[in-house]
Amino acid sequence: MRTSYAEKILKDITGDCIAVRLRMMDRAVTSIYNKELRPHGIKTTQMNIIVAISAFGPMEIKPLCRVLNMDSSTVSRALTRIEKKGWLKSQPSGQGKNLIVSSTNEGFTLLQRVYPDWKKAQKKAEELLGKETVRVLRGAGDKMFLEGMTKYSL
Amino acid sequence: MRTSYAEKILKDITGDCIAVRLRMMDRAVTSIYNKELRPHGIKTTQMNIIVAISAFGPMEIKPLCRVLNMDSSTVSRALTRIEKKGWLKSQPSGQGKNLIVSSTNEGFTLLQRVYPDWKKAQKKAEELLGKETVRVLRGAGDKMFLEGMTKYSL
DNA sequence: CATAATAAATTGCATATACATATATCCAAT
DNA sequence: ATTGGATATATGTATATGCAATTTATTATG
Repeated sequence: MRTSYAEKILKDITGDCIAVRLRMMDRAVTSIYNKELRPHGIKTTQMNIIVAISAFGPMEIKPLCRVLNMDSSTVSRALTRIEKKGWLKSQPSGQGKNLIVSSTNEGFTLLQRVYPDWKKAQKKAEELLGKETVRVLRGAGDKMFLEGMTKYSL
Repeated sequence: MRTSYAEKILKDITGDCIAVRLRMMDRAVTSIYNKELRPHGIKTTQMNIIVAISAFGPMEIKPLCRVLNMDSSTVSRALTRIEKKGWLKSQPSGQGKNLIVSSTNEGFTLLQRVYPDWKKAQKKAEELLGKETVRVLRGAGDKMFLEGMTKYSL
């Protein structure tokens, strides 16, 4: 059943597919960070959310989703867990169903505790990927962040 | 409280973190592929597994995990779903608990049906990321992929 | 031969992810 | 004022993910 057309397809996909490479890389890198963060009882996704809120100041969920390119349902559930730990808090904004999510002292102290281990993870990730890859990745990530991903996300 | 040290940490992480950028990118790209693959009732991860098995031929789960850089429990569960759909099959290898996973005709025909839509996704992903990023990503991904293969010397 | 060490695959658990749908709230048109 | 959008958030369902512990089968060792 393996025609030469099937062979061509397989060669094309294995040789070119961006998705599989990006996912492999993401699994490898996320794993590095999660291992370093583990003693602090937090993982990459939650840390990213806390950092975003802490850096940009109190904001609603929708903009947060846009910044991180995450689905609102994913963020909603993550926030439930993060708030239960006391690292963030949210309150009605007065506008419709909207919430304002903001950082807490516990959140700030967590970041300070985590910081050295985050640094270690950064170093390991850079070693794994190589300087060139990291540079390009950073550029593309920043571009994505700046442009907002509205046309592709959702 | 937000000391200048906390400010420095936030600036450092938001400005440099590789994990958050890679994850953002992965969510965006995976989303592109999943949207195109949706009519075929399959998603990126499962497709990657089927392609790997089809391209390299029958293999055990452990090497498959190494090649794709996935945890064996993740693969185990994915295989259950894929086999239920008839796209792959597995049988005892005769060596301990080991299984040999191999492709099926249904799997091959699926890949042929999916191929044009995978192409579309590729194109969209390239447009999103830009040629330079794709090139570097591909290089880094291939390196990681090769390491996974050589470690198990298939 | 029995048992311990080993190794692969699976299962339990928790989080991450996103689509579809439901809910809640405001605002505009009637 | 009531109804009908419009929007933000939450919930239902299913897959993806990985660590820890368990099962299963082989092999080594006493």
